[in-house]
Amino acid sequence: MRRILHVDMDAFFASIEQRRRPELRGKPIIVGGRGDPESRGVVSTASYEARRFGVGSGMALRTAHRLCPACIFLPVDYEHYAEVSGRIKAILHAFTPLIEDGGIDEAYLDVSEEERSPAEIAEAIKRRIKEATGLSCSVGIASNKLLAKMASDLQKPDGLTVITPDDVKSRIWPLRTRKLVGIGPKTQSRLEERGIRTIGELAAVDERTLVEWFGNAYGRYLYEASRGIDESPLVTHWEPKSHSREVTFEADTDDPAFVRNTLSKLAQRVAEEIGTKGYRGRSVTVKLRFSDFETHTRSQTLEAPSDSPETIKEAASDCLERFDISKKVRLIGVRVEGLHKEE
DNA sequence: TCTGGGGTCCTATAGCCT
DNA sequence: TCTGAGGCTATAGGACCC
Repeated sequence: MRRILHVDMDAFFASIEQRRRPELRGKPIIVGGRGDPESRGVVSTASYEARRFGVGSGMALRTAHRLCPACIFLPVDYEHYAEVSGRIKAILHAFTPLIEDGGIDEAYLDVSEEERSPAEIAEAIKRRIKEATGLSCSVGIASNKLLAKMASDLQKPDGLTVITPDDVKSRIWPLRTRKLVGIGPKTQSRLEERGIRTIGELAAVDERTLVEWFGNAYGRYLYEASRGIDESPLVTHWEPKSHSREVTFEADTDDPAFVRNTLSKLAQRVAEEIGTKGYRGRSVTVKLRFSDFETHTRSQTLEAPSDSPETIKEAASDCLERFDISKKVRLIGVRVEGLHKEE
């Protein structure tokens, strides 16, 4: 049986801000957007003090401000958080090279071949991260990634939770379906329409039925995941498949020149960024979101993979021409897909 | 009234080819 | 030549993750 650790930083962005600005410690703070509760943006991370007011990730900053007028709003300083993240990942690499990066604030470690027990390793990791950064994390230990991740979520903050296959019935099945990795708000409500509210109730549905309801790949995934089954390996190295930049306008716009100009800048930026990293892309996609939040895309395959700003801007501009723009535009974005490293 | 930005993966459909 | 089955690619949209 494998031994997998999931390390998840507690309220990462907010905790970093409270570390570097001691006057913020113990206060309700919200990190998101440009840090202005009057402008468009969402909450990236709320400190535990702010969560008591009902503020949570993904919430509009304006809504968070209404719930908690006393909260302190800070802009996202992504570069700084990435630097802290890098130091934490370096610490983890000292324990094993078998690491899957799970984003800026989490990672999976396969410690199956280590001499020390997973719990000893987890304790040591928590101690080292605390010493080096002053930050706390929660660690889940299980026989696969799925259960390790759910375990790390069971006791937060500063938790250390072990889940064995025998624990699935008692500790996973009572949870709401939304807690299962891969179930978002849409699937949760589709399940509730059928009277399924807990992971245990989901596990009672046979595989054929789930495939009928949700299609082949997702139906099978739900069948296995609800039972705590997950054979997926750790992915220790991966190459990007796409790269994109998008902006939401501070106010919806119907100025075509402004939209075209913004698109050109985004395309220029995406081209430079992939080129700098030595990639070329095969296709270009333009995304528009209108004032009613309807989102549409148009894409075009290039004659040959490219990182040329001119080529990518031209393709993006052609895509934009194919839209019927009769509503105000809220967001515009450019994505380059099919990335390959040039020789 | 609100609903960011940067990704991944899956599904459906349509066209083309064998 | 017609018809159909599949495979493959391009395109558009949707759900989910941090």
